[in-house]
Amino acid sequence: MTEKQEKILNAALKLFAEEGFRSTSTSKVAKAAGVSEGLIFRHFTNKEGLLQAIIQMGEERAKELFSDIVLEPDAKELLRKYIELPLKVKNDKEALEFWKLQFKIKWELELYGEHKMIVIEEALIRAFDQLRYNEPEKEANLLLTLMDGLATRGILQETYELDEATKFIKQKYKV
Amino acid sequence: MTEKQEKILNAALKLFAEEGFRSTSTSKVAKAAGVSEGLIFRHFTNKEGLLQAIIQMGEERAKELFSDIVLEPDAKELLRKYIELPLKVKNDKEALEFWKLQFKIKWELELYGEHKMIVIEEALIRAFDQLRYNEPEKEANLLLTLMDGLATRGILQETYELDEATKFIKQKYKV
Amino acid sequence: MTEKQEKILNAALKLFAEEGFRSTSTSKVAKAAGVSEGLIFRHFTNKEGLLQAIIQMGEERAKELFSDIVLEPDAKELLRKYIELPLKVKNDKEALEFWKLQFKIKWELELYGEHKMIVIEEALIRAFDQLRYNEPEKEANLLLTLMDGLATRGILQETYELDEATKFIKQKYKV
Amino acid sequence: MTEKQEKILNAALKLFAEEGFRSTSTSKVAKAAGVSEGLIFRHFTNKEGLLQAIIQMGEERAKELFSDIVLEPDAKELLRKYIELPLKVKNDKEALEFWKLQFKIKWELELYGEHKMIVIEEALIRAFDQLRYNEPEKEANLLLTLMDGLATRGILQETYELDEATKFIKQKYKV
DNA sequence: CATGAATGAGCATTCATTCAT
DNA sequence: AATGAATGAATGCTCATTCAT
Repeated sequence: MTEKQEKILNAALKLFAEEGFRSTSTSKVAKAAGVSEGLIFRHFTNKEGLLQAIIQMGEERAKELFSDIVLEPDAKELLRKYIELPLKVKNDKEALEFWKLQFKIKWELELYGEHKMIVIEEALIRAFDQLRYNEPEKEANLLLTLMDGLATRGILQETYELDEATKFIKQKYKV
Repeated sequence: MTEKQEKILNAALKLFAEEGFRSTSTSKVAKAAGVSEGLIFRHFTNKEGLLQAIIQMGEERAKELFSDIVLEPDAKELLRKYIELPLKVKNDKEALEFWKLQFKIKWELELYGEHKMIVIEEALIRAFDQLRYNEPEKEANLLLTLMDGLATRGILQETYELDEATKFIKQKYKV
Repeated sequence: MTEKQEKILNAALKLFAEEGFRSTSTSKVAKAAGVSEGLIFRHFTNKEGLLQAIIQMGEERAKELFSDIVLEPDAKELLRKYIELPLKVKNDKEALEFWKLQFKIKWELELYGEHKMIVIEEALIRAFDQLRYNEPEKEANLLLTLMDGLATRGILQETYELDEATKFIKQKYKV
Repeated sequence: MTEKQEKILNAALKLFAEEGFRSTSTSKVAKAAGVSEGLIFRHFTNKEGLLQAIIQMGEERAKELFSDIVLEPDAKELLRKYIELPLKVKNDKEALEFWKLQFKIKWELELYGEHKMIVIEEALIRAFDQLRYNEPEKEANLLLTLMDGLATRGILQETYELDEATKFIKQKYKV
């Protein structure tokens, strides 16, 4: 990975997250990265390839972010960490960009990256089971759905009070 | 509103919902509507104007959809109706298109249409208040967020079991 | 066929004949025709479509050119007319352009437009038959081949003395 | 001439002959030759230089091919050999590639390589003279032209029966 | 000798928009 | 109201070529 390759990747991530994949032209990316437009294609074949490279980069960062949650042995602590995730992401400029891009792509290209969430889902099920909830699968699913909504609002609705909402949810789950 | 005007609006709604605003060219809309491309601009000034016209059309349909909920006097019944909304929308092909478009636009243009939801929020607050919930505002906000997540998944995740989830949520709220 | 459409066609014919199909950019055609580049695509879909339109135009002109030969009742006169064809073409600036393009395309795209020649071949066979040649088919084929060579040289080899060669061939066939 | 140099030359010959000079990118040549694109420029300065190298290579092979004809002392035998040349070339895969390229370039770049043919022309003149033809120069020129046509068809027209045509021509010249 | 990163100009094509009819 | 010709700017991508290593 050369220096310019990274510059392209970073510029593209930022622009795709801000303005969307289709609305961001390769020439804009090149200009922002301070490289020639042709270089994008030499390294990533085409615009789609550039997106894939960014998504993969995101997957890896997501894995890191998730591993801390999934490996948590204490059920209550696990729930707490998961619920606090959006807040944590929002305060980390770089992570926020990745997350925003994930959501934007979800809607722009209508592809829901399920597999990434399965490991989280299973961890939540185990946690709810441990905490003696009656229907751990449904509880896990509900929480996942709620967090999707929380992330949506946290990203899009400028006035949304994410920490208030987070606190209230933790209270609900007694964590 | 002439016949051709309506044809344009319908074609645009469908295409914008399916493929996104920016990805849909005016020529595609014209072709789908069976009119000349110029006519779009005569009637709606520019592409943005066409989008605004569709959004406004959506607002009106949303109002209709919401009025039934907002005017419901019984608190439990109100919650039930609101929770069942995504399911209802998903089974109505035309309504689904509108809803999908709303979400797509939310993400593509990053504008969260808050004002439309305020009347719903107030109705929910009243309902939770009536049902003696301790923090009716926070409860209303939580439910709104949850429903955002539910709609997201219902639209995007093909495997999502919307009716199961709906049933579970109703159970949680005892409605 | 609007005025600009014709301008495009003429400019393209000239440029394709002079510099070849692939070497001529659509922007060059547009500039030479004095129109916007986009107009080419509105009228002819793509560069290939532009070429097809020109080729078809050429077919029609070729038909005119050939009809005079094919319909000639006198065998000797028919041969004479056919042999003199390259000379006639070379002296008609517009016809020469068409012919040059035909040959260039033959080589650039490796497609030999046989069907256009079949009616000529049949006319030649009849003529040789009438003139009591032993193997009229082979004679027709030979003359066709010779004329291919004559045209090739007449177009490409600047020093080629086309009228001398034509005279000698007529002498050979006693026409 | 290093091994890689030869690989480049062979790959380029094949591609130029198949797809034309302008349509073949240097990157395609490099890939086909299994070398880096830069190496082409180190060895041949630019794309044009690569073409010249191939053409020169062709000249040498043509000389070999022609020497057998030119040095033939018997006039009839000389004619026969020359007339059979296209057939011989067509059956030699490698020679055919060279020949095809020569013709393609002739049309693509509109340069008719006359000098290569002068020695053949002179040999033909001597032969026709020896055989007491009245106008040996014109006869030589006619045969050269005919063979141009024969080669054209032999290469381009898939259905062309080259051996039949060859046989008929030999018959005509009684060789 | 050989590579592969890097460039800038150019390519065919699409786009939103204007305008005369 | 409605059309279809016309435009100019932009788009994703390819090209021949250069250069540091």
